[in-house]
Amino acid sequence: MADPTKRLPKLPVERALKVIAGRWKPVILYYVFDGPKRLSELKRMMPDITQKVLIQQLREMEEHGLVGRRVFAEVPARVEYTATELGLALEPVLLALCRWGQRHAEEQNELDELADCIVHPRASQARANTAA
Amino acid sequence: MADPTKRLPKLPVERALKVIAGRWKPVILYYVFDGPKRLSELKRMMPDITQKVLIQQLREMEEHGLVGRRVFAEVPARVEYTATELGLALEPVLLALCRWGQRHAEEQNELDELADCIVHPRASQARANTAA
DNA sequence: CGCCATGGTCACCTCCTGGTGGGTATGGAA
DNA sequence: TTCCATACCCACCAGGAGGTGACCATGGCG
Repeated sequence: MADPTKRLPKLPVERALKVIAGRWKPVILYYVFDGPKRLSELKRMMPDITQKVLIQQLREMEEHGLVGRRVFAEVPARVEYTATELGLALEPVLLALCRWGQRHAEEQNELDELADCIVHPRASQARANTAA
Repeated sequence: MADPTKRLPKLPVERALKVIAGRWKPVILYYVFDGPKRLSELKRMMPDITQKVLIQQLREMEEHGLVGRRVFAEVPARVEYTATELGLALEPVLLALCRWGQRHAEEQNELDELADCIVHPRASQARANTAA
C-alpha cells in the first residue's frame, strides 16, 4: 500500500477509502489537523500505538500526500509532521463519516459504547462550541 | 466483522469506516441506492465479484443495517435487497469521499487511471453528464 | 566511557478479509 | 427422473495490515 508500485483503486470512492482507512490514520489526522506534531508527541497522545506502527502509518500518509515531514537538523534530531492542503481537505469528509457513525450507533442502540467524535468541525480556527 | 459478538469500533469515524470499507460495499451500495435489486441482478452488474463474496458483503451490510432483505416465496425463490434509511444516509458521505478521491487523483497526476465516480449526487434525479 | 533521549529500521508472527471451489435445497422444465 | 435456475453455505487458502521485540545512529550529560 505504501509502495508506489501498488496503485490505488480506480474508483474514486475506493481510492479515498484505501487512503484513509488505516487502523490509526483518522486519529493521527485529527491530531495533525491541529498543528505540526512531533513523532514523540503523537506517540504520547496515542499510547496504544507502537512507534513502529505510528511511523508506518505516517509514512503511508506522507506517500499519499496527506501529511508532510520536516526534519530539523537540531541536537536530538527533531521531526515534525504536518497536514497538507490535501490532508486538510479531508476534515469535512472525516466529519461526515463521524456524524454518520454516530447516527449509525444511535440506530443500533449502541450509543453507550461510543467514544467522542474527536474530529470536530474546523478544529484549528473556530475552536468554538463543540457543544452545539 | 459480520458477527454481533465483534463490536464495532468506539470512535464514530472508525465505526463508519469499518462499516462501509468492504471491498465491494461502495459499489453494491451505489446500485442498491438506485432501487431494490435481486442477487442475480447485482451479480450481473458486477461480473468480477463471486456470488459467495457478494452474499457475504450483503450479509454484513444487512447486519449493519445498511440494506434490507426481502424474500418472496415465489416459484424460484426471489430475494430483493434494498437500501435502508440508514443506508441512504450514506449517499452524501460516499459522494464526499468520491469527490475527495478525485481531487486526490488530480493532485497526484493520476487522473488518467481513474474510473468514473459512480456515486453521483442523487443518482435517481440529476443524472448529469459524465462526459467531461 | 557508559547512559539516555530522539527517530528509525528489520525480522517475524498473527489475524482478518477477500477469493476459489465445491456442495445444498427447492421446484419447474424436459 | 434427470437437469437446470435461484439462492445460499462450508472448507480451505493466500495476501496484507497491524502488532511485537530487538536493534542502530547521533550527540549531550554525568
